[in-house]
Amino acid sequence: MEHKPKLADVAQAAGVSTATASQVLRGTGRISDSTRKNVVAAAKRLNYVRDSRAASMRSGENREIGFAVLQIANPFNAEVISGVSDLLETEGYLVSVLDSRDDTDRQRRNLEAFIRSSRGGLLWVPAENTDDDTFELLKAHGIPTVSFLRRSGKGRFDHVGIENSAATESATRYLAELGHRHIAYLGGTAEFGVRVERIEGCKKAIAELGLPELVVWNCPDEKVAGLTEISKLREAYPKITGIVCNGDMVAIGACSGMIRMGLKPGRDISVVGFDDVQDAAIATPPLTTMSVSPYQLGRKLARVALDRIRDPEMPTTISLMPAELITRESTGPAPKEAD
Amino acid sequence: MEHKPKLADVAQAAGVSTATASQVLRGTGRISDSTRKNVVAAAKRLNYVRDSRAASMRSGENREIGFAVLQIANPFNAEVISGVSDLLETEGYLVSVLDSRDDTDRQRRNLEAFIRSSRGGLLWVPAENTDDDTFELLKAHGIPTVSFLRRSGKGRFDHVGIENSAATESATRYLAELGHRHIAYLGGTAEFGVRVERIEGCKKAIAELGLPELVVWNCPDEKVAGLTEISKLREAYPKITGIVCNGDMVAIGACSGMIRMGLKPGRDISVVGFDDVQDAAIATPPLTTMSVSPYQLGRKLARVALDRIRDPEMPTTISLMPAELITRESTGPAPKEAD
DNA sequence: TGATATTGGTATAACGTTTAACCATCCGTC
DNA sequence: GACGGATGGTTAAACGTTATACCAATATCA
Repeated sequence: MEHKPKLADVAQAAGVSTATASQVLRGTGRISDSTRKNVVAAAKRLNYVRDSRAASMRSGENREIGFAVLQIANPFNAEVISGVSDLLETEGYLVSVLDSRDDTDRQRRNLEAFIRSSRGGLLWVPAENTDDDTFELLKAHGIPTVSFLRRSGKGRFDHVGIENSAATESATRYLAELGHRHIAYLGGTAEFGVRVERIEGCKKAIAELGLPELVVWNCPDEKVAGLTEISKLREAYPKITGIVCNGDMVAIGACSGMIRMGLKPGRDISVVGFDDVQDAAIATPPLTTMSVSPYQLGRKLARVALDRIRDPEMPTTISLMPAELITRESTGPAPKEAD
Repeated sequence: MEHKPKLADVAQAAGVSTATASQVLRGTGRISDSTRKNVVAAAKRLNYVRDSRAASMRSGENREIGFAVLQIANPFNAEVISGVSDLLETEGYLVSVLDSRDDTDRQRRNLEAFIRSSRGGLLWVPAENTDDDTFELLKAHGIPTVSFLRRSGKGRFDHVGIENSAATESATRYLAELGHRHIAYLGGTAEFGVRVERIEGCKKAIAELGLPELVVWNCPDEKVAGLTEISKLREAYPKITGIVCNGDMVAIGACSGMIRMGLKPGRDISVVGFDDVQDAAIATPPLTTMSVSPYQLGRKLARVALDRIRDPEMPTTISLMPAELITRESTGPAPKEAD
């Protein structure tokens, strides 16, 4: 009770060698039924649990995998995490989440701790401005790694992401069909990764449709920011009637801001979000958004990781999931106004 | 490059024994400056990182600590996590988060994995209906544990929580001062822990003020639930004009629901939330709520854990943080109506 | 000058598993 | 009654660190 029981204690209690005890507990080797039962009983009686550090050191197997995200608070991430752990847990893995807060130092610390403990695998949303060393470090230590959402590292790792460009392109076309001509992209600040791809998609549609140039408005992808920035955007570009947002949070914030300004989302200005988080459906007004099923995205991510772990020699893969337009009430026909 | 470098490789490259290399890298022992530099250089050159499994096995020290929460998506938790990791990271600890989703099986798996890896410590929000065995298991294996928010386990562990009863008592008194006489408690379903304490606080105030009996209305602590349940509550108890909520989420949902019903929060019905999450301030209307500074709560939690790790023999402590009433616009004078 | 610190370092035994290699039995068979 | 093959188990060497104990030098001191 006092002293933490080890395998040797179990073995002794069952009157066998530690090797036998180990084999019983792992279900390997040729052991008679009677001793098998003895050992199991002894283990239970002593409340034995195997020390995974020792086990993984000797066997080279580690069934803990980590998920390094930019911010744990993000509800989108939360749903991805559900998908990831649901799938991995059925395979006997344990998922632990690390929060890098999009800070490279913090991220570096996290990842080094990862390497130190030789975890089984890593799911990773690389922080902004992650330097090449960091990718190299992971690669050199042979940790099975899958990058998520943000693709970088020169194809060193498997990747799971979203078809961002195609998504915003269709969102923009949808706005155009509703008659909107002056369109803005609202939210985010990063000059690489997801956001760039999304902006690209908007620009592509706009170019092909011959609409006026896309207005890009930077701000954090949060409700508060959306709330305050929408009025500034309105002031600077009064002609804008259609907005594609970098995420649902900023979109919801923008809608709230418009209401405070006496405008009606979906009538005066149409807003399209991105992610389809749970709040999107119950926001006022319910948000039109690009849905990517974060839960399914998480499952896919987990599956790719498992494949990589099982066959480390396999060439790296890229999996992009499509996003689907969900129309709700934050979009509507463009107001008839002198253009 | 190919083979993962170990301490022995570093030692060989520097022309010293592994013992010396270890001492240099850990900054212990008496080593001359020249060899010290050699070893450090060799380590850097080989891209060496220590295997923490081996290290922690031998030394008995493990600077990874885990935080097991009920749901990672909860924004309240996210802020707590920030506080926890900010403090622990300065002490060289790594924080990883486990999501039990309030499911005892999942929780059990998580905790067993914890024991297996002999982590440095555990911060733990026990899932509903956690059985005594689980507490005993942790205790028996001597993992430094601090329970958070939900106090249970017969005082086996240190605890950090909120002065729930005092908080809801003052919220109730505040409503009473505004003239509300028929008061309800909305949200949550658990029959133990936090919620029970909060309900107790309301009842205490009501008893002392001689108001009509508290109406307790169960539902999940989520926006959607608040949105739908508020109309049912209104129908069942039309006299209710003051509501104390189990959390901000259900409170915000309830406000949205009222607006949809054509009622005005703060005029027709007053709503008090709990937690003061970031959304509370920017909700429509901005939410009156009990604020507990989740970030500071997280720091406190971390500090208690550190104390416990440093002195395992210390008697267990209980730390309760006060909650402060933040008045915004979801509360107001009771409507003048025939009672 | 001999006794005694001090400095700088090494050899080796842990930590708790897993696993490859080995060794007794016993059983049937020719 | 020697031989091959199951059957059921054990021995001992890893895995990569750290800590204890020890050992050579060299420096210090009375």
